[in-house]
Amino acid sequence: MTKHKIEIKKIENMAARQVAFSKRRRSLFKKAEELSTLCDAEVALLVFSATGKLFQHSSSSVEQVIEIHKNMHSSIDKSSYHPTMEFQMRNEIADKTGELRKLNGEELQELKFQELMKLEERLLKGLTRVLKAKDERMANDITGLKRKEEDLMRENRRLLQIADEQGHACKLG
Amino acid sequence: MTKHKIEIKKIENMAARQVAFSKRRRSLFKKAEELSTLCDAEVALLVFSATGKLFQHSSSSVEQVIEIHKNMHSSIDKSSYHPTMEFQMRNEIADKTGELRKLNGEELQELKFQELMKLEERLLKGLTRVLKAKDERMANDITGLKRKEEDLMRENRRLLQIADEQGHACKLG
DNA sequence: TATCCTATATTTAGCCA
DNA sequence: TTGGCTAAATATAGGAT
Repeated sequence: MTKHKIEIKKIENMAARQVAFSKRRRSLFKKAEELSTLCDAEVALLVFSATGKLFQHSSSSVEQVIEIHKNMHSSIDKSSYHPTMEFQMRNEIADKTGELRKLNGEELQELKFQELMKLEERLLKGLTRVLKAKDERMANDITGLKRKEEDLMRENRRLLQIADEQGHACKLG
Repeated sequence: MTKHKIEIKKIENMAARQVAFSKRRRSLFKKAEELSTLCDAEVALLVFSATGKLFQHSSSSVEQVIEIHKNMHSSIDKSSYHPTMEFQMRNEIADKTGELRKLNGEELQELKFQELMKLEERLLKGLTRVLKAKDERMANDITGLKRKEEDLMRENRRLLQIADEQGHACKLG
């Protein structure tokens, strides 16, 4: 897009691709940041290079997403929408109307709601843990496989040399 | 950055901010797409406007987190603890006491609550996409490395056999 | 609101260090 | 791998519609 116009398709030359990736990634993050600042927007941008490396920027990283989620729940707790609030209001109604307040289906629902909240929190926590564990295992697999690959290549070179030497030794002997 | 250079800080004029958001968002997505195509990278981009609308692009998708999330929320929605319930109760109190009901902090909270619910959903959706993309990338890496490993082992066996045969041929010849 | 215009600002492909 | 450089390609602010 500059000295010459280019076609938007995979850059075949690897070195050129790397350079373009590096340069364009930076600009993209810059633009993302600008959009976020200028327009008061939340932007989450994740870029995985072809080699798997992650670059990320955001007004909300993955961790922050989880943070927001947690904060949301604390906000709910602090807000007037806490389940116990409804109980207080029911009492208020009962007082004002002289009605006798009795335990009913809603109170069971109350437990159900709190349980659901806790369940949700547990699920998300568990999910996070599971995802992290999976991530670690995969990362380990990759590391292990890369090491294996290196070992095999080394062994490979060694064998090639041996075969070569034996060939020569045979002719000479 | 054009007719005049501008400072990168929140655009105060709301209309101008909206326009800038719309224009810049498009360009950002375009650039993201270009990076992805040119450099064979995975890009996940989430943009939330100040009004909460989500725009997103990413190289992949699927829903696990969001499923759990949805299931949870549908349970909550079915319960009697939906936020609007409190509104009904406030009205009930007002009726019974003859008090005049007026919009207050809690009602603003109600809006905030609903916004938070939506925000949560959007964030989780984004999170899911992002995690999926990373997962796929790593899975691909592992598959590729395993294939490489197999190739190397095959080559290894071949070389070992060659070395062996040369050894024998040498002694016999 | 969204698009079009256009003068400038910014990005960037291809080189070279 | 970075990091300039430079000319051309794009993006874009402000305005008009």
